[in-house]
Amino acid sequence: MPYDPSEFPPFAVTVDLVVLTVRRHALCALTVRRGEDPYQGQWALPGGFVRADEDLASAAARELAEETGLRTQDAGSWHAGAHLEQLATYGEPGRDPRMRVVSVAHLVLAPDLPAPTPGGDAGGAQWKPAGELLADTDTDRASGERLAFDHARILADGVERARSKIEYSSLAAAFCPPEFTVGELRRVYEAVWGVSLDPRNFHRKVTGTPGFLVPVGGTTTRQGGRPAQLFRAGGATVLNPPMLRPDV
Amino acid sequence: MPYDPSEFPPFAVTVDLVVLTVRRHALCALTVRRGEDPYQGQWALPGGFVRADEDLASAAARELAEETGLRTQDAGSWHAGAHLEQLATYGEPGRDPRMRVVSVAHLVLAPDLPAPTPGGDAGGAQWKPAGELLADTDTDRASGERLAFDHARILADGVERARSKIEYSSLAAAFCPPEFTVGELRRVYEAVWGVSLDPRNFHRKVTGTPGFLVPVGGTTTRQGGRPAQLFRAGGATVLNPPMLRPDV
DNA sequence: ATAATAGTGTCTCTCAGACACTATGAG
DNA sequence: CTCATAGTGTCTGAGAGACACTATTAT
Repeated sequence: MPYDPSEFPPFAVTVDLVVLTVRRHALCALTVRRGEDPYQGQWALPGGFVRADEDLASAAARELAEETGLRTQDAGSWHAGAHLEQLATYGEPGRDPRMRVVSVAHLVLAPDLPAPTPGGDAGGAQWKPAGELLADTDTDRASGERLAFDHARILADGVERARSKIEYSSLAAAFCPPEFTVGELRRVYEAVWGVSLDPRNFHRKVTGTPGFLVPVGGTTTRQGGRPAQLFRAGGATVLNPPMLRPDV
Repeated sequence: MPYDPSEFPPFAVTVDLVVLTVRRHALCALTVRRGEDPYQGQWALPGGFVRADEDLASAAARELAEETGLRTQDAGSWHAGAHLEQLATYGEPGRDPRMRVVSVAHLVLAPDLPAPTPGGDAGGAQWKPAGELLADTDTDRASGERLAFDHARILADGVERARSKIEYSSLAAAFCPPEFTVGELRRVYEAVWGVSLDPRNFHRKVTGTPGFLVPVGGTTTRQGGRPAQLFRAGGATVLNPPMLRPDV
């Protein structure tokens, strides 16, 4: 019999954040060091409790701002706004040893921040390569390097979501600054997918997809070589045809 | 500061189910009639509280079995097992007028059941065409036909998930009985997408996709016309290349 | 000059879509 | 016979991948 709220087990509800960016040609995730037990001293995903009067997405955006200073613009102006979406919910009974915690994980795709270590109120926050965080625990991972709770699983789900989403949506631009070149966008795809892409075919593909890229007029030479045209993200959210991941 | 469980707002956690099937060439969702306030007498999605020692997916499977008798086989033998996956989590503060309820919605894809009305302990359970349930509230929908709470939104998200998932996965077979014909599978695609597909191209495509269909030897004439080969779902979960939805 | 990246042109092969045609049942 | 569905063959056009070639900067 659904919905008899007079009697229900007590749950704590939190949001956890998988914040991804591309730094030095590698997909990186934001981690914070835990200051208390359990898992004291280990790295974990940022997150916190949902407040009594707060939407889930608002709680995620608030935690993100607290930890990184990043703002998310869900609607309208894109300027350096990170993309935020709900990822999945994790509620296995034993996942927090202290009590029953249901965590609604969110995925954030952010451009590379100027500050290497975001200044949050949490002790230490640090970008770490996703590949390192997800390396098999069977191999030589030191236990201090493994993520607390079930956060490795959550991170793996977030990375997989990001990998597949940039195939058929224009979200790869969320990893880029407001204005970017085709080469920078290609390096995002290469870092997230872990592959090499042909620069010429990639250029033809993305510039030929309507609504993906809007030329903004200027050029830049920050990558060296011939100056490249600058673009900003176009209005298209879904790419048709999609970008194709090699050798899948 | 994440994770200080000593002090947290009280939440109720429920699972809601979007159970979809294809009946008489239409995508249908399972609805139950509410016996109590709020929204008494209106239709709603099946669901219920997560128990204190219960996983989210287990709670969803339990509710599904209670309402429909359907079993889900997550691992191994497919036989008439419905597909169950987590859909999304809805936790807007005002979504249940009585208290703060966070609902983890799950999506179930099931073959057409022999019993038109599944016998659950809930009052009336009924398959209703998804198109009717999702018709614009601005038009001539009687208010008694609208789904309770935010369930119309949840259903819409579930339908959209199903529509996109059958593109790149073999999940359309979850709508079919254990053995089915290419024509029956095509009618699933046509019902879920709401389009017409060329039978000849569809046949060539699905039989040519490795791992999608496994011939099982027999033939059937239950659709009339020339006897059709029977297939069962193959081991492939992800389709490459994907099925293409027309005119997107 | 060389090295590096940006961008265009062209070829080929695969595949989606359109549709003619044959096969095999029910009435 | 007609009608319905199953299944195959063939053509065409779009596009992905491979790669030759040119363009424009820095050193």
